[in-house]
Amino acid sequence: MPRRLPTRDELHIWREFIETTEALRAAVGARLQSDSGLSAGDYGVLLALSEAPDQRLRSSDLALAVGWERSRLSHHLGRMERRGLISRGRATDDNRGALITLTPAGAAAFREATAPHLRAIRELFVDALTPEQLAAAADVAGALRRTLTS
Amino acid sequence: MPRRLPTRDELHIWREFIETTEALRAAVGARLQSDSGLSAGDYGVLLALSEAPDQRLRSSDLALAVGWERSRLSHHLGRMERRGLISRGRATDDNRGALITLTPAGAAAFREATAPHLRAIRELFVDALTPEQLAAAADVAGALRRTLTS
DNA sequence: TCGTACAAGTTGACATGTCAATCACGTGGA
DNA sequence: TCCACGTGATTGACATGTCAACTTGTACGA
Repeated sequence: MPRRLPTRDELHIWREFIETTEALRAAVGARLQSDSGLSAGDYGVLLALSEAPDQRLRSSDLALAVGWERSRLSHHLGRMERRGLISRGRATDDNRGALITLTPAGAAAFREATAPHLRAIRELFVDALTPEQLAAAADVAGALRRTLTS
Repeated sequence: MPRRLPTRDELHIWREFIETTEALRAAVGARLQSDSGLSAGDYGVLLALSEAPDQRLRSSDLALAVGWERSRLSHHLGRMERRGLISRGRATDDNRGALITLTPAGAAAFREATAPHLRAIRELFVDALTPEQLAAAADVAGALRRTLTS
């Protein structure tokens, strides 16, 4: 039996939903960039390193933490290394491994970015929704996630 | 008075929400790409041109229709022109203007992409949600949109 | 008519992402 | 031992996005 196609209303909700979430991501990213000079990707990497013991991680563990493919991470680390936010070294136990270390400059950039970033998330996301809407957003995300990972 | 920062729970919802919507966009885009060889951007441009009278639009009207900056559109049109999906000409009334026209190949690619794309939207979005969740998604998107545009 | 300001598009430089190829190292069996 | 294979990571080629500079054409007041 052929599946029914989405109705006009369903398509309209799809477009509004996907475009709004994209605009939200862009808006939070733009605030982060102008407040701190960091991109959302930079922030995620710095956050993962900040929480790691000794503020250092194997490259593949870092990829796991931020949910990126290794190739993407490698390119991004190259850019962050050029800007002095992280440094790369060799793993002691496995010579293939790259140990990524948070530099003092990277730690400082992360420290200064955090509060404004959390404020932006509150203003543009949390405060934009009622408690019921926030719970609904979590519920919707959970349902979508389950379909995506099944 | 300083604003309160998001709670741990609120931050968790933020991450889950923003990452899931990103994964959803990526999944629908990947299906479109493998089904038809078109990117989401290509599809949006072809859709707007398909609905235009004579299947042609001024570049700035097209930018309005897809919601892109002119620069982004210009780069994208260059790639689509190389692939034969659209062609560029001069506007008759305003020599500054570029008239973007859907080629037969572009129209055919769009025609063949549509049904599988709508099916993907139904499977990964509409069918992933209960009717109540779908309504809640629209409600949440509306609330976020109002904050973003205010 | 001139000249200035504005509008439409394009372009170049660069950041970000994906995919496939490649390189370096570790492991396990012949 | 040694070599074929798997894993960790990097690289190159290219698609996609943003920003600022530039080109060309239009409009409008002095």
